[in-house]
Amino acid sequence: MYYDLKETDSLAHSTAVQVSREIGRRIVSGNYKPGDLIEDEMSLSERFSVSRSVVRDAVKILVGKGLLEVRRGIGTRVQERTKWGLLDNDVLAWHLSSPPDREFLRQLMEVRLIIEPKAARWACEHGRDKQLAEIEIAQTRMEEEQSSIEDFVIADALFHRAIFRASNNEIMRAMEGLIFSALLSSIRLTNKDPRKNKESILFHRKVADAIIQRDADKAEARMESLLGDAGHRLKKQINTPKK
Amino acid sequence: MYYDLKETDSLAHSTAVQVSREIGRRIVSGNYKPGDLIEDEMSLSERFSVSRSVVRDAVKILVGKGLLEVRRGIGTRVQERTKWGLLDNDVLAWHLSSPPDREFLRQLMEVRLIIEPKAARWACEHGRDKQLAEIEIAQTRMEEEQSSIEDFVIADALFHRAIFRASNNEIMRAMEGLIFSALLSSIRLTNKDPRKNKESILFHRKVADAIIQRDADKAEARMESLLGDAGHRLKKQINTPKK
DNA sequence: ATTTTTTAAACATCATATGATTATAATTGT
DNA sequence: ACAATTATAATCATATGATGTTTAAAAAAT
Repeated sequence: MYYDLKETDSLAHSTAVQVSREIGRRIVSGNYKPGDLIEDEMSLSERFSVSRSVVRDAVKILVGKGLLEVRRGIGTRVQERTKWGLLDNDVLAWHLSSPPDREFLRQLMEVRLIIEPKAARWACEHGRDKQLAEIEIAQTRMEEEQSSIEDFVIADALFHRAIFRASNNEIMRAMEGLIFSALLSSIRLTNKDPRKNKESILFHRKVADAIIQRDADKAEARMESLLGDAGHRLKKQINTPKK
Repeated sequence: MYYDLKETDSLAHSTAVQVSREIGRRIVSGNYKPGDLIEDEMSLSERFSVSRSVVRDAVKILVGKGLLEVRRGIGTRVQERTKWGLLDNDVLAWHLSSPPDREFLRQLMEVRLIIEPKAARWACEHGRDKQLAEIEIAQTRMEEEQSSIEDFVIADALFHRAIFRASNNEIMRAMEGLIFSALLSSIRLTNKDPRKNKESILFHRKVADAIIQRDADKAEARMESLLGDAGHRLKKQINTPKK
């Protein structure tokens, strides 16, 4: 419930989108399980106090994201996880309002570890000056952010996002959502104040510097270190059951 | 119009999904441009000979994929490309019914080149025996396929998909659609009979063997060669304007 | 026990009406 | 003339009710 940034910002107001978010969260959080039939349109419209039209709009959104399958005469059922559009920004965001899933997070980090170093490289090779400046801005903001944990993590995410954007690869850009999901999940899971970790900020500084200097090799290597370090600390935290 | 595999297979019948595909294609193919207002619900419902409800369902699907933004009082406008869920399987598939975009394809290959070698590695490390068997099956099918170009390319795609699946990483799996899009686009662009390329089949054979033997290092390296080779030939083709 | 028929549940589509929001045009005040 | 205000038309949002189609399951017939 805490971290509720982005998501389909356009139209975050419309009731249909709200309902789709509500249902989407229940699906992602395992409240509705794959294969399950969810309630019929009438029940849903009563439960959310909206008309059937709204329910249908909401369901259509989720069908588009691969979370639901509707068959007339049968009902609406939750798709198998393999059908889900896991890279959809909303779907990723919904993961944040569910109990953090360690295995999912591990896989997320695994992918980040191969994606982001290349993003850093491409930022050096194809990034426009203005885009690199954005990276520096995000870095500074992260170094200076002391007010809240949340703001710090968001600054962190913006840093990584700036790199994705500077890579000037559309496919890469489409993965931006991964970062927010991974970072916020990781914070919630480890429950540690990331501002305390001066070492991490140093890692970021080094990456930023390399990119600004357009030293692709260095940037790639340093991003690997950064993520490797984060992943390592994360793993330690995770494998040590908190209580 | 040729290559029309997968897409939201569930419910490919419902009119709403058909209409969403039609509009989606127009957007992806640049027929409707980002920032443009598309026709209002009434006109669309007349154009497609369906009711407004169906149009609204269709539009909702596209809103969910980030292609459209609806604002009451204004209309429905096409989102900026950066908002698109480019990794959505439908969106990728719609690219296939548009004139191939060289730059998009280049970026796709760029990403494949960093993703797939790791997928091959993880297949070795985490793949279940049955999943590896699937890879071998796909490989055999590719070697034996001689009937049509299309079938051959599909066999090729299934080979790569089998590897993604064997990686047992959900995020990775969610990228399956990339393969189909990349392979089919590439064929349409170069307009060359891939069956003729015995060398390519050999590359695939080597990758498959390495994975079956669960030799992660070899698998990763060989997948790099495979994609590097493909990318290289593709580049040559592309940069040589046909006619 | 098997096949056929009927029925009820559920979604698909259509049609219509009303409310809310927005941009634009018309009006008014100065 | 210019600015501020107001009215209007366009467009989507939501609600409601009716009818059609599909499916699964119950009932009936053989």
